[in-house]
Amino acid sequence: MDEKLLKPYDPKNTEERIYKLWEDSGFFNPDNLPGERDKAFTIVMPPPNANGDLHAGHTLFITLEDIMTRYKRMQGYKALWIPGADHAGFETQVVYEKKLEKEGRSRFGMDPEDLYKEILDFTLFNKKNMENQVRSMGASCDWSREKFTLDPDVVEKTQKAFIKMWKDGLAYRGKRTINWCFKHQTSLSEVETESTEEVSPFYYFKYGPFEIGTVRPETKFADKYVVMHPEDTRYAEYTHGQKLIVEWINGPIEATVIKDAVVDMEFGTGVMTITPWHSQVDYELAKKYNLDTEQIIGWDGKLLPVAGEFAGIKIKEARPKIVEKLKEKGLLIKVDGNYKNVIKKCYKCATVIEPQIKDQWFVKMEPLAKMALDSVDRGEIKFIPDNYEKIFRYWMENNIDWNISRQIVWGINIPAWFHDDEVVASIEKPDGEGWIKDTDTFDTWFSSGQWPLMVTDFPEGKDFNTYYPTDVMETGHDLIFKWVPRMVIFGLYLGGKAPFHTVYLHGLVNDAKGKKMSKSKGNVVNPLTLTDKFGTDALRMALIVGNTPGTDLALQEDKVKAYKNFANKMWNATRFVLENTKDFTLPENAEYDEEDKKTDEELKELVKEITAEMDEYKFYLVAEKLYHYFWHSFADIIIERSKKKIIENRNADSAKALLLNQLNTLVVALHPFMPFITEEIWSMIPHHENKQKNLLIIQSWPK
RNA sequence: GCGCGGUUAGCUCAGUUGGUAGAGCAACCCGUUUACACCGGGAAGGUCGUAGGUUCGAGUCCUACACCGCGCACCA
Repeated sequence: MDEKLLKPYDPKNTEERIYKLWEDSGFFNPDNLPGERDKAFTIVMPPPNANGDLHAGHTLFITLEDIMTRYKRMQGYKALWIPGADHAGFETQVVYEKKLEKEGRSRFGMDPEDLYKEILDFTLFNKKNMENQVRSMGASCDWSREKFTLDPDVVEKTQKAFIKMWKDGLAYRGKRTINWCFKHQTSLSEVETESTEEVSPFYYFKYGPFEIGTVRPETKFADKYVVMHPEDTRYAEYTHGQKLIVEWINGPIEATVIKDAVVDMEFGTGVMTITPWHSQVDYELAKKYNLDTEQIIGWDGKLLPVAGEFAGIKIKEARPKIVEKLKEKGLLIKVDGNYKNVIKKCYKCATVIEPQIKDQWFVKMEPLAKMALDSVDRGEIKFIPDNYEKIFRYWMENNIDWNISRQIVWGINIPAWFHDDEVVASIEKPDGEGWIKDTDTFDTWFSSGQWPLMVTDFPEGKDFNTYYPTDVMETGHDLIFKWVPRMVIFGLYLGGKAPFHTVYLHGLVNDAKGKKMSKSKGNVVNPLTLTDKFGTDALRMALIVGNTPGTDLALQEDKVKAYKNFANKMWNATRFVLENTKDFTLPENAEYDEEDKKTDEELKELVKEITAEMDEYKFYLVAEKLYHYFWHSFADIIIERSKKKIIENRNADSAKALLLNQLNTLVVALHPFMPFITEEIWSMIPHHENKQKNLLIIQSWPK
């Protein structure tokens, strides 16, 4: 018997050694798997951001995907799990800008190439760190196929996809209202903003004969259109297009009356002035009536010269000053202090988003979203849990054209050129003089949306034929609208097929009290401290048992500890079995006494049950049932019963065969969940299947 | 405002097509028996958020409401 068994199970001295065994075996790569395997099973790992340490959420998704991959590998599939690393465009740039800030530097004024190089070094360093952490979680992914979102072929394919979309009329350059973050000085897509409800003072001002309401007086300098509902009897005397002179912030201006049904007669006074440059609704109106648009707030968040004496002042500081001035001029009527409105903020720095009009690249979403919806209608994509299909549909049905331009260096450059009013999407500089290169980069989701295609070597690689479409996309439920639809769209548009048939969504990993982990609250649990203390297998079990898909999880240390105890239980049970079967050779077909036969059948029944549940992605049930069976049937009943039989030498062979067979089966079935300890135990116990000893990772799932 | 999810034992959560409520942890009592005290045995603990409805029968289906969480929203 192995000496190690005499001491308690020691994850620290086991896990690294076992992982190396697996990696050296080459079995993570399906090309090296033994036996004939005609069916492929593929999972694309959501590439972790290469800009910091892994958190508990990563451990959860790695565990889930590893369970699926190991299960299918044991079932004889060409099981492929493709790892990756994400440069994470804006996210990483934000992390790096914080680092610069600490060092008293700023990205503004830096040479873009130098900045890019610095961030690249930073990212590559973190990438290595991240990969090692993924390894430590036991991920059986094929590192030989790993991709980074800035690999040259990925960059090239991303740019080519963009050019194809431009030629197909699906990507266009246009002026639209975009979400502008002053701090980061870039535009952001809808999913990169967060809306919060706040109470803001709502001001009523006298505007000529009208009374107008606003929360944003600082945008009102150039408001020269006053809008009311055509059927509002209160303002019947005013006609569309009528001009009046009104006294305003910096003196009298000429105002034009616009009558349009967008105005809600019930709201405020039923009259509003518009600021097309800084409001989507207003911009729509301006386009409709061909009105002037003028920028009031600069890209740096300060008022422009149009603001007169307020020029150069930040909007926050300008607001009270402007209100004060209007008050002095007798134009302030009243202030409502209880007005609730929704404010959009940058999801990274919480800077208030300023709508601005800007020339940007947009993806025309409607035809693409329709393709995605049709695919779901045809039943090509299933969601787990299924209520997420609704959310998916909602996003596809209420699509807004997608702004893919980012004014940051960290990302894939948009291959486009400008010449006066001309725009060309091309990697090479177009013929002729005077072309200016677009310096913007793609929204990171533009490239990661193509990820299942990229990692299977679309379009001509051999992996594409074998592994695309992939099988399961396992990811966080918050990515149901950020990432999943974009992958579906690109998969259908470029690859001709939906990129996966099943979307499995996991919930958030929260702290022990169920509160969201965040650095500012200081309740972040580092998974590495837990694995260090209790072992990786224990943490994996704690994250899986009872954790239904789509539901958030409260991570309690006690739970992890419980599965550490379980690992030790397995260890000690193994010791008992080995000690009591030293002089025993396990026959191919064991002969059981009646009692043991019944027990043998019970386990077979359980295996049948859990196999069905594995196929339904109910890992939370399987893990719990195996835990329960191992502890309360195998250890508590079967082992205890065997003691008597062995001592009394009554049906001892039956008992010994049962011990070995049950332990074998349980170790195999538990392997996807607790890969390290099961592999270690497997190496120490005798088994009759596969006479030549081999690693547990490639053993067959019990039938 | 709209949408989604949740509300089951002290805590964290399961509960598959409606048929007498489950697990783990914690707490309690007893126990050092040839694996294991990171253990064993035992007992305790819930009118399943509220109110209606369908049904022979509802934690499970329907309706309304309450509270918690999350997402979405261009009413100035």
